[in-house]
Amino acid sequence: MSTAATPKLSELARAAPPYLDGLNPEQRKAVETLDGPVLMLAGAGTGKTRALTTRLAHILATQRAYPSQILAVTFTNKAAREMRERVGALIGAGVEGLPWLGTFHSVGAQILRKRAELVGLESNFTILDTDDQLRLMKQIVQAEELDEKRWTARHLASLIDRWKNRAWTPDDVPEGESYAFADGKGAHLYRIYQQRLSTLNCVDFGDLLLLNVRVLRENPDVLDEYHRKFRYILVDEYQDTNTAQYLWLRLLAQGSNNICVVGDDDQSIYGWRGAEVDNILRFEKDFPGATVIRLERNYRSTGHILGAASGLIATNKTRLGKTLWTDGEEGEKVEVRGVWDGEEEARAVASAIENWNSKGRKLTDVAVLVRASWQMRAFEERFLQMGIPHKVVGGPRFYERQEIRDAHAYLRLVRAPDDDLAFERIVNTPKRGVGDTSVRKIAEAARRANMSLSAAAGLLLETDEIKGPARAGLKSLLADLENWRGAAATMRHDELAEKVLDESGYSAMWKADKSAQAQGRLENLKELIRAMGEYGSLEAYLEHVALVTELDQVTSDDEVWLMTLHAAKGLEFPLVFLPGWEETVFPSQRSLDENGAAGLEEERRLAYVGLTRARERAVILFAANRQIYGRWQSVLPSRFVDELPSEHATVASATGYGASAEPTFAAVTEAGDPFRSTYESPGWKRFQAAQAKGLRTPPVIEGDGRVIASENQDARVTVGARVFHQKFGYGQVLQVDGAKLIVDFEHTGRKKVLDSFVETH
DNA sequence: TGGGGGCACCTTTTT
DNA sequence: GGTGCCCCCA
Repeated sequence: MSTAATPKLSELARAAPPYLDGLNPEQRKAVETLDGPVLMLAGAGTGKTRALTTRLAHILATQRAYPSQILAVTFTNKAAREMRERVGALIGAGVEGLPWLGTFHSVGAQILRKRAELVGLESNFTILDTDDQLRLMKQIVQAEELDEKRWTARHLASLIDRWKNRAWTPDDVPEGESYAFADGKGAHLYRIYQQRLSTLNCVDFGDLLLLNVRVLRENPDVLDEYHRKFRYILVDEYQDTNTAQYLWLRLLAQGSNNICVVGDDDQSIYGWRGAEVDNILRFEKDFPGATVIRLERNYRSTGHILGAASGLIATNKTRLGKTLWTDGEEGEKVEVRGVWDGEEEARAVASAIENWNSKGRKLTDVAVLVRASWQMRAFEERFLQMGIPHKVVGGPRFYERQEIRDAHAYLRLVRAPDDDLAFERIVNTPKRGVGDTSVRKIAEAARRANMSLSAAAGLLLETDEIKGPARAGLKSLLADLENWRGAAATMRHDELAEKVLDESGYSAMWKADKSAQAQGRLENLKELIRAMGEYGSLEAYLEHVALVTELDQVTSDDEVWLMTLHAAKGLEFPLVFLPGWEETVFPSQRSLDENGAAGLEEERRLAYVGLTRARERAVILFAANRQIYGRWQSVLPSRFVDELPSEHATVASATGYGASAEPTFAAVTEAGDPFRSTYESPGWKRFQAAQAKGLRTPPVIEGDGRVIASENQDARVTVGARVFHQKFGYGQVLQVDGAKLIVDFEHTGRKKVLDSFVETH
């Protein structure tokens, strides 16, 4: 948070208030209803951010509160930043001094650092990233001697996360829930985990809120202080709050009873991480006398896009229901396009983008929104091939990359010698001969003497328990650390980082690596040092990276946006592509499996969010075949395609699937009738079932004067057919056994059992 | 101790 | 297709 001086109210008052101009009556009401709780139900594209930021500006401009008396929380750093900028633009300078505008987690961390002692922490506690969390859990699972395969650390982590989202401490976990892990040991492991965190002076993400709630509940004087402090509370994306966030807000809002929340139940897409749509549905009960304001006038999309989106979301049963309207143009109908496979999908999108671009429209007006990040790769490859500039938003996270985490671990260890997680991470990276056996010895010694790993390592070196290369490696590491700690006192932290990476041999390790990624990793390390320079101290930098997942990249370049649907929330684009609308992909099979009807509704909201990002034009695509985990599968169009009202959506490619002439994957039968085969793959069965139901299906492709049964692995092949496999080359089918093929490969001279195969050129 | 080969499992979305 | 894990050998 900024430390800039708080502006004088008189300065703010002088700012002219033309900011109210151009607001519609509902928005204006949302800005000017300042005497009690307000619930703003704001549909997509109805100007809710504008209403919210204007409200904040209005409070300041009318001198109702000092900037430091306003608590404004968002979910993402991006949203917080945007709010700050927009308030600044509305009323001029002074917003730097909004110290309590931030994400739930950053504000939570801010409060917790001040009150850490109340929950048994020191104020310089470390915020763990998910990687550290998993290591810790793994250790705990191991220590409890559980079957690590059956009860994975990942599983435990997600359970504990869920419990924390619900604001449950280990004592609150109901017995039934506890049985979700290791036959009833769930709560026990949760308790051990919390003890470990506390010993290490660490918190995880969930703690930032959960411990806040504890502080406020258990210390009336502290709560009272914040009651007096926060005269106005503003909350963005209220439909995404989880129970812990809700309790936190409710505690804080008891003081002024002046809380304004904005949200849209139709855009609740974070149920999987604990969001409770109920929070928004219940708001009027929680805050009696609340004013409810509905923003239903959409300023963003054309009539057809809005109509298609509204028609789709109307299928959902659990919703408050809104009627969005626009008096803008009807525009074009939403275009639905069937393609053969993922590659054709990427080709189709790329050429449509070129077409758009050739008409003088900007690339930065175009977004490709996918359900899951693995879908991005096909687009990236195609864009690269065609030279279409693009940016991937929320791709592999900078601060979560291995090399960045390793570098952080070194720095954490320089700063705090007893950071065991950091020690463990880098003790043998780069390799210095300290293997598992040595690490285990150190850990045992540490446990016996109740000290940190690095202290125990120091002690062990005075005995002869560790010998050979391990001894030398450990010795030089400890000496280096001491040396760096000395240097830290006088050096700038970014220079120190460079020194550490150099002298530890870490940079050298990647320089010696000749693989393609190593170069990128070195560049990332350089970028890291550059980024560190932007912060005043190592502490400030580390706090930033713990709470922010992205490196700020302010690219105003003319580039196509490529991102997930989740990442696209809050954004808008003239042209939006929505690929992968196929059953199992979107709606995601996993979501359906895990959450049934509720999961499906959330998927549908995601589709709604996607469509409503578009201003002028939306194109939906679905493929007939898709490669998932490297396996080809026949897939059916998403049910969402059928739910689009036909008066607002149209199937654009008359040929449906297979419009492209480029061959993809195929089983070519050399001789005989391909349909005589007994090979029945799951995909082939789905294909037949779809045909029986009269659904559109992939065509049977003809080529080279012969019938190719189908253009994917789900072709039917006969014994004796010559087939081609991407990895093993050409071979001959020896035997067909249910869904498996036994193939004799020419190059390797080996027989192989396959359940996925074959490709022609 | 470390590296290579074989193998199971897998991936939604994120502060 | 990619990764992480286990086992075996130098």
